[in-house]
Amino acid sequence: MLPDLDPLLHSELRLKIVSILIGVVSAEFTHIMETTGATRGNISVQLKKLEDAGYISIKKTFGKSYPVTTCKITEQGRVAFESYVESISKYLKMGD
Amino acid sequence: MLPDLDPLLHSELRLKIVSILIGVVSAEFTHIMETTGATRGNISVQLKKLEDAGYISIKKTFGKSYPVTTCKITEQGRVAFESYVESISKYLKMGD
DNA sequence: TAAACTAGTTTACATTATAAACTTAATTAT
DNA sequence: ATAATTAAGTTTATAATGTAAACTAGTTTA
Repeated sequence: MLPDLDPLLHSELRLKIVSILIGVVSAEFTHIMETTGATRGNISVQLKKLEDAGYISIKKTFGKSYPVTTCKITEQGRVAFESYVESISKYLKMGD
Repeated sequence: MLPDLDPLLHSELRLKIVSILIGVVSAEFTHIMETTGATRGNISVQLKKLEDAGYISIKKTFGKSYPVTTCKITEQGRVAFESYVESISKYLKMGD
């Protein structure tokens, strides 16, 4: 009846991350950290999971003095997010 | 920026349960089990958590031959659900 | 009365999320 | 020049959560 929810997206922090990335071209690790309020460790782990799933791409460069990790949502990630939105909408009694 | 999500509702199975209960006067344990596809044990645990939180009320009666557990959403549960919907909508880029 | 069924709970295990501790490198102070 | 501090991330250990297997209690049927 109610569709299953993609467990990768149905996680508060990962959903926050993807929700941020959906609206921008790309975002840096630090920006994600600041806007989510999560710890570095937690962000790091969740970014890797999203990357492993192919939902985001991560590019590591070296800025002025420190490493800079830049994240971008992939097409696959965008599709997965849209599908998640559609699924959970049914739980929320929207779009029926 | 993005609001935190009520961890009690942000759980696939519990959200399924509440989503079912939101739309009906009451529902029996067995009905919840059938429509969610979850195991009895899992349902039992999650119902108790929702009850402990005051989100649902549980009434145990004895039907023809077997015990019957009837669940109902409470006013508190309804409010919490509505608040959850509002919060997660922001993640989903709805209602902005 | 013993086997099989119904409804539900408890408990033990598996998965997941989180944060503390660690690594590496650059900057600042002494 | 080197010791302390700060920045950006990663690893790993712990805490929390979800799930299902095993168990309890009562009922029907053979």
